[in-house]
Amino acid sequence: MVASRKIRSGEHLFVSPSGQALPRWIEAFPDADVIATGSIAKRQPVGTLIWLRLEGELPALQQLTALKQAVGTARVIILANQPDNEEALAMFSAGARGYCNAHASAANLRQVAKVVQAGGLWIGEALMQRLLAATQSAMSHIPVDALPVSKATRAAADRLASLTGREQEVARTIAKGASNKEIARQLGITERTVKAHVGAVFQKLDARDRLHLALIINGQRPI
Amino acid sequence: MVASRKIRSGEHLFVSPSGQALPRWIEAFPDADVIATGSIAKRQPVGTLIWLRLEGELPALQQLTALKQAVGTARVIILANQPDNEEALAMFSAGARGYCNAHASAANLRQVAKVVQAGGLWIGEALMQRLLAATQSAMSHIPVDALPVSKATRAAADRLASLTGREQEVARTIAKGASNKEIARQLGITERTVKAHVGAVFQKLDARDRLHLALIINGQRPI
DNA sequence: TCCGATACTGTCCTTTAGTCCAATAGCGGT
DNA sequence: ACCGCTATTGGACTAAAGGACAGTATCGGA
Repeated sequence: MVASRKIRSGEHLFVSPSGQALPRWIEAFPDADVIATGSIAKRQPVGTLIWLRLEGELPALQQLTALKQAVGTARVIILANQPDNEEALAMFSAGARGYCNAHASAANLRQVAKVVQAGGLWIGEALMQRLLAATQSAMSHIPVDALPVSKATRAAADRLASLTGREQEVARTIAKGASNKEIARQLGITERTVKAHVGAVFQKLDARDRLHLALIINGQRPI
Repeated sequence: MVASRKIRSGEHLFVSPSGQALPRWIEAFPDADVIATGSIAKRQPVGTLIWLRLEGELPALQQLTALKQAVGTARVIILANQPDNEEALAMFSAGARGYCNAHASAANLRQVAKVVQAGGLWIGEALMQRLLAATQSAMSHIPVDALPVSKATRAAADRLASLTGREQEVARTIAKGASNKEIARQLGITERTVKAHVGAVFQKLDARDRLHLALIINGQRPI
């Protein structure tokens, strides 16, 4: 059916802070579009590959989540100036489908595109080495968190599990932006009781205030 | 029909405990070889894809490590009877390049082969869902109303642009969880001035408090 | 039955946050 | 010089948040 000839005009969208593309990007995909990071207006055609260059002051995670929020389900590949394993893991946890060097060759970029378009994950050279290295060393006990599920996410999930049912309700509601009074009304309890739950949540999740809590719950802050 | 003609004879080797292949494996790769788990010849052509079916009493990890020791650097794809996320993670830690259902369709198998042969990682449906689910829940606790969200995010981006330089600084710092006092110290200004900026930001972005502002900046909240 | 975990509520109290009322000063454009 | 925008700060005030005590009630297990 539609197996070959996947790479057509308009299927690649490069997103960089400056709105400019590296020459090799264009060399790899001459018909690709290039826009600035902030200016993604509409949903992209189904099947579009979005290449996000990480640069500037904004945290990588924030750039990716903002992008994904804007483009929905489109597959995103991260172009990193200085590839970093930890960052790569975080990106995959945040839904990236690929992670590679921003200065990779055109051939390399096409290879990455091929993999991701076929539904695969491109984890980059360094991370792959790390995976393979794990084979050599510890065969007996394999640390599962050395993988595309970030430690931060795992830790957050663990701590969330340590909350009681009511505490989780309160925590999630706070993460949506609700005030104590609103929570009290929603749950049909006193504001005082809400405060009690909130205090317990702060202690358990090591958050100093509701804003930090929201960042933790929403995956913005590794605990 | 036009699927992939690049897959040639001798490039696929199925390894199963019984030495037998499922019909769909052969349907996917008619010229593939099939052998029993114990009897692997060390010399496999470069580029050979090895499909290892997990079955029997032996621990999955043990089967894979034994196989990898025998065949060296060949890429291994795991065929699991009942795909399990934890097991998948362990397999990748042990150097597997793919993990999918043993009863996947022929088309699916070819897709997996394509990805892995191109140097990618195939992490399977369930694991991919888990990754994406983590993303979704992190970005928004609201069901996937992708369309209105992206539109609203666009509006928020516009409003962000309406902030002055100092206001943007303050807004971004708040979005990271900083208190007014901390912002004042960071920017070398008075807490009173911070409050002034914060107030302006609230008005321009239509946020009622700093938590809502953080949700907006971090792309968690439409307006 | 006692105990621990959970849920709920109370009163004080301190600290932050947020919003009014202002004012001063620099900077660029007309 | 005048005007508009930006950045800065002050004082005073209300509301909310968060902590420090303390107390009651339920429910499931050891």
